[in-house]
Amino acid sequence: MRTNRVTIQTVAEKAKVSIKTVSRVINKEKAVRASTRDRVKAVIDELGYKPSPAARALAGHTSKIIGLIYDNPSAAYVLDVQTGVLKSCYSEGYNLLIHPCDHSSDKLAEELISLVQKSRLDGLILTSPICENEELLTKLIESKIKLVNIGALSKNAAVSSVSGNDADVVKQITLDLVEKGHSEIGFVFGHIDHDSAHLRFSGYKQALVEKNIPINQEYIVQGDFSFESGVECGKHLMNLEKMPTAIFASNDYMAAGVLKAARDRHLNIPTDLSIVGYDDAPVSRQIWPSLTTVRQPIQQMSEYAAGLLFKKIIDSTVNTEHQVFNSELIFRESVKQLD
Amino acid sequence: MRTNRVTIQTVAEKAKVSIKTVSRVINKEKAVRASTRDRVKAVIDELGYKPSPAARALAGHTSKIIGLIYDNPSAAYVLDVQTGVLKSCYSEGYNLLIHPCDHSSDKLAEELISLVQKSRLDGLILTSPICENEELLTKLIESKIKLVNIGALSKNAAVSSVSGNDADVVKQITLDLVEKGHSEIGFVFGHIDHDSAHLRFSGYKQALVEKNIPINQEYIVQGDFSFESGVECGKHLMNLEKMPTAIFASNDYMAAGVLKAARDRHLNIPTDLSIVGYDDAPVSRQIWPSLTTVRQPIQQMSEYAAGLLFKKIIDSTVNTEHQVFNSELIFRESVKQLD
DNA sequence: CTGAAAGCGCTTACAG
DNA sequence: CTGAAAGCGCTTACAG
Repeated sequence: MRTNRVTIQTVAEKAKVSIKTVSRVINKEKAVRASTRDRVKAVIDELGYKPSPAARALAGHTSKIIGLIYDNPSAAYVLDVQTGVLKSCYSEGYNLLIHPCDHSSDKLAEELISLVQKSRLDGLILTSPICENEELLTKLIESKIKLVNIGALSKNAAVSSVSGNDADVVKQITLDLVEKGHSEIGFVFGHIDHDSAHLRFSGYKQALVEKNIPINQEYIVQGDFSFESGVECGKHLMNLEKMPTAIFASNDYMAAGVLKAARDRHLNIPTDLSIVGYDDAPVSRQIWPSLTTVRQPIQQMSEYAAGLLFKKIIDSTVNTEHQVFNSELIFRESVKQLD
Repeated sequence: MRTNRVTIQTVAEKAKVSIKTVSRVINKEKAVRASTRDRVKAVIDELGYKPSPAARALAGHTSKIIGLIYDNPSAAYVLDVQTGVLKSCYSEGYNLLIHPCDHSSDKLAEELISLVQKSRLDGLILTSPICENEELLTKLIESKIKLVNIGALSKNAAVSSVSGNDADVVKQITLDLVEKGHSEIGFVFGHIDHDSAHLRFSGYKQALVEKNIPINQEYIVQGDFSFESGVECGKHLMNLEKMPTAIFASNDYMAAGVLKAARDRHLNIPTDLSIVGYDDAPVSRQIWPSLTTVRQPIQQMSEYAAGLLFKKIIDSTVNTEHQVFNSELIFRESVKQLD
């Protein structure tokens, strides 16, 4: 295997400096004379030198690898998160290890700790509904693992996070329904392990309270973010003596399920029933009528989250930060103004 | 940073052997007495020893990391591929680096070569439509990069692959349409950079030839695998003087688009028009009527592909292999028997 | 079946 | 601003 690999040694010799100086240039350290730096850089380019990650990791006690942990039903969501995180990784010189898992496993803490130790990860990005598990967070923090949450705030002082303004935006969308004449509004609850499910419900409630509309428990149905649960919840709401005139489903899959249930009952959407979803999933545009929904800037959020993690890796005393990203309402065909 | 990390040294001392013997046990080498191996293993467990990947990579000249390269419009597909590949990685002790890219970039070869060199990847898994690019494959192979394709065979003797029986299964599904009384069958072509688009068309043709049905060029429309292209292609076919009675769309997104176009024209599906898709994407179950489609064992294929790559990494003289996986026809509501 | 020595390619900790 | 030495934790190449 003794190909003439170009190492830091080769560069040093050709640039007539010590390997330490080459190391300084690679690591963008300040204390290098500009002319020296330029010379070393030129040699690096000329030789096509790429520092060995293994050697750097071994000597520097940092792998420059982080892990992304997820267990989310939406493929589009997961891919957006990956894309955002990767973007940040590329620009900061980190590599990413993805790790899908079962958020309800009672061995998840051990699984993740073992993952971090085995692959010497510098930190972990946790997504919903994993980052909602405070007990898990505590165990990970006890194991000195650097953490950032995407999608849920933590009470743990060591955990930074990014999240959306779910409550606000659902409040807005509910107010909009009310202003369009709807007062019987069904609510399909998301999977209870997700913070966002509760936040979205709180927005719905806030809007009704503000408009002095009594909250009808019959109109609140428990789903789990799946299409199938949307169908069931939709059926249930349509079987009520007094069916709602509008239904907010806590994500687009469930909204699509409600739409399916409506179709099966030969209801016309939005004439007979208005439907609102959440997430701007591809399906929200691929069904007919297309869904009024909410778009979160998932990629940006994820990119930012990775940045927070890198900061914490470099300086573990950095302040914990909770960044909220605003979502955008997208009005499409599935909502009707009542007369 | 001098925590009392347990290293191979710690294990060796406690087990009263040399570090070389511990190394042998870790690497499952044959030449170790059973009793010695058991003793070392016990110490490893007791101490919770995990070998340093960096040290192994540096000394052993192999990173045990592979890359997964993709540029596919379907999130569900990408995630299935990741899941399958990861499964194999876990069992063989490899780590995975994901790398989304632009398959049409003319700098893709340099980008991938640079990626492999920078992260010292042991090999690459290429998915459609990247692995269709023979020029790219040649460049990668010239750079001594180990390769396996998912989704397309290569003429390059060094590239193993896994793929589906697309032509066969589309032939079957087309024959089924004919047997149900359809002879005017529209065909929505997929993105031409994908081998599968061409294979699916070839299956369609074979079926018509076998049934002595003339191929009507007007019925063949070019899409690009997107929902929007499906809508356009659907409109086009519906505007023909003699509209087809059935349409095969080369994936489910396009089939959903055709369905949307049919809705916009107030056509009833499947009464007025039968529609068939491909991929068993979630949307095929989330629209109404649900789509007759084809399911490929993506996860299994991907897991197998990773296995092929590992074999080639360990022994570069191993034979190139092309493994075909059979797909499954899924009959749902979007197809009608003509009287 | 087992081990001692050298070395993989960097960074750390000093020193100047 | 620059460098010489030691060491990170393994595997390789030998030797026995």
